[in-house]
Amino acid sequence: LVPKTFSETEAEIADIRELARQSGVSVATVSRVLNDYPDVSDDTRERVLAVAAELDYMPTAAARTLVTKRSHVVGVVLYTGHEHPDIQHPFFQEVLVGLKHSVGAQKYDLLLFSTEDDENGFGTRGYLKRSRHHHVDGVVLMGVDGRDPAVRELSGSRIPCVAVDLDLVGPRTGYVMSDNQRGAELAVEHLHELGHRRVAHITGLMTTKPAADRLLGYRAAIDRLGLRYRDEYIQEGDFYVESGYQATKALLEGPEPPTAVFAASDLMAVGAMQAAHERQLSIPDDLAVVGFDDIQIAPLVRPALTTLRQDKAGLGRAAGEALVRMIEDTAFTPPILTLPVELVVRESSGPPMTHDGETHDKEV
Amino acid sequence: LVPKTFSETEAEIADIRELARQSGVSVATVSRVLNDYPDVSDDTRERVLAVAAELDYMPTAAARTLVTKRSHVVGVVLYTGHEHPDIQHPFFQEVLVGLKHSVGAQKYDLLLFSTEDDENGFGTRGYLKRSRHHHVDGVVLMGVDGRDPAVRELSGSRIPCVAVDLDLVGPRTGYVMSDNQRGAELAVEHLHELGHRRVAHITGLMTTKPAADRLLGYRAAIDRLGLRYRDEYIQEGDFYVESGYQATKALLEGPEPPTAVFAASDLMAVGAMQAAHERQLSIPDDLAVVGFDDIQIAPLVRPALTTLRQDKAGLGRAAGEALVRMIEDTAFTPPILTLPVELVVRESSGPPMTHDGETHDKEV
DNA sequence: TTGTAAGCGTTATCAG
DNA sequence: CTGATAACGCTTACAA
Repeated sequence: LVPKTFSETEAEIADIRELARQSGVSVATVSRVLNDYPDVSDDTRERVLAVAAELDYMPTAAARTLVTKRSHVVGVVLYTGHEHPDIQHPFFQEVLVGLKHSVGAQKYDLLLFSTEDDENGFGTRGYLKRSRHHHVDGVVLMGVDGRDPAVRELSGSRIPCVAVDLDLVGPRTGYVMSDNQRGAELAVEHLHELGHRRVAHITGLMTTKPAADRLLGYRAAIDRLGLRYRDEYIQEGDFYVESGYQATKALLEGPEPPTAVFAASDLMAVGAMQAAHERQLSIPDDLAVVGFDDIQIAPLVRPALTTLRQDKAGLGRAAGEALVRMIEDTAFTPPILTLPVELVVRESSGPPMTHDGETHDKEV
Repeated sequence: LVPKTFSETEAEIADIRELARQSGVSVATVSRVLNDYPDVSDDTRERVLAVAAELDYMPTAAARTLVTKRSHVVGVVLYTGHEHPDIQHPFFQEVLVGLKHSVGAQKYDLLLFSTEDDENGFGTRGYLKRSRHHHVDGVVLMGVDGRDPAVRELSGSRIPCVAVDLDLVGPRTGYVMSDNQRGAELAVEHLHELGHRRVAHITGLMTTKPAADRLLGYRAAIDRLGLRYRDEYIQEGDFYVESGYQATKALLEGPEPPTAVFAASDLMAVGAMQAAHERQLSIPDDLAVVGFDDIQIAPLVRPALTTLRQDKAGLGRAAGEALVRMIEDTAFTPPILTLPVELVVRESSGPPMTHDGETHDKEV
């Protein structure tokens, strides 16, 4: 029971050896206790645990990782470059919360890779390299471009990956996504039910899967409902406000402007409202607007935005759960998950003004 | 030059020993090259670097951390509990971006401690313990309560810490914060200049320093401008929408309702606008509203919100830079930084309606 | 049920 | 300028 040197005025940080000494057992036994091995006598276990608590002992992750090859850390690749200078898309923030909660519950922490446009030193952005460097047990990818070679390198590796809103697959890579197509259909159906026949669509960034799926859903609904599909009712946006604004201006300048517009994001829907407002059009009377996402601001804008709610936290949670399963069970196949979306009707959608509400359209 | 066994079909992950072998030098020398030691011959250096590049070598962080006691990882404590069920305050998200960029530029990564209400296993929420576990070189704290014992334990330790929007100090702990008092003064001055004499204030959560400072600034400006301070013009909120809504309802019910309200957050300002709207009051004519933060939605609500812009990314950046300095220079004193705020005039503030605009007030 | 000892992949301290 | 070799704090056969 020789006390260790108390040279420092601050408390020494206890070591597993120190713990062993004070418990009167070997480090191996301490390790067994700490890792819940069954073959330890209750007596010993209790004693070690007591000393551990007293010393406020906590194992060093680095040492453990080094030998076990597991870090209990999940990497997060989340693009936060300068593409959209002031704005982060609010979507991912909420996903992150869900993710954090679900992996946290399983005792994993999140490592945010600081990955901007420009290389910050070693290599450009070697996601795989960095994942190995930190020995992360798995990775969640969000807001990145699936065509990026660095992304493909990672998704092609044996490190478990889950992408959010991105159709990435690989030997150990799956993804979670909202039911974007169905969501778009719901949007169009809703507008159709209200009496709209001239429904335009502002797409998201067309290099992304969600944008493509929403356009698909839009078309499918248009066809199924017997509405006429018109090329000039499609405007390409990029998910952000400004593009929605420009797209709507263009739509409104046409010879036969739409009475309703379905934007593939709430941000673009807000832009659409601004454009309408600028032309003295009232919403929803002159122009009905439906968004997608149901971000925080959706109920706060005036008029409150009708939109398709994505279960953002749910996406994060699903991603986290899937990832942990993949990590802990090598046999578990990378899943592809689709989460339902929900139409939330607020004030920005209503019937078209009567004079063009009814039947002068060519239904089937 | 005996090649290592290529037993696996997948590429082997090169080790520093492998690197040494293929370079024809010892691991020590390789280490020297990799860590930019000066005492290596250019010849050797080049050779090693070449092989390293070819093998796509990347050192294992865990091993390095174990021996150097430095992880090049910064911990982030960001409360994301269930207090405000669906919402994250948008403020911190933007701070996080700035933080990520600044520490990323210095080659640090961010470890998000998954810290909810409930304990997720080991101990409740031992921030210090977990910081040591992961060997983080420093910690940034946001959205936490400074009175939390776990927080105090961390800020009292020798681990470098920087708090954001929280007046935390300690041997190695400093903080960054906006000039909240000045911001509040600017808000009141702005309203006063517009002709308002009955200016109310909805405070933030009064257990926080920013809320206290904003109230201080409000009072200071009220006094300096010779306006009458009235207790009934002060309503306590909690930074979120609902509290702003309730506070404004209460204010509007008084015998002599204010013509302007300064809310300590944009979210509460939005709540204020809703309350006004509900009473058929038009903004800014019947009620001028000024917020604080300039979050993303501020320019998007109708009318667009006048507010005090905090340099959110700047706060994150400042926190990151200060932290890294503290990490790399033990002698560097924990700084207390105050960043300026800027009045952004939009549509929600204007002169009061003429009938009570002018002079029936007791100016000095 | 427990102890001994060999690593895990690096860096750091010595000699040479 | 370079090479052995001992840590770093922990887990894990292998023995006892």
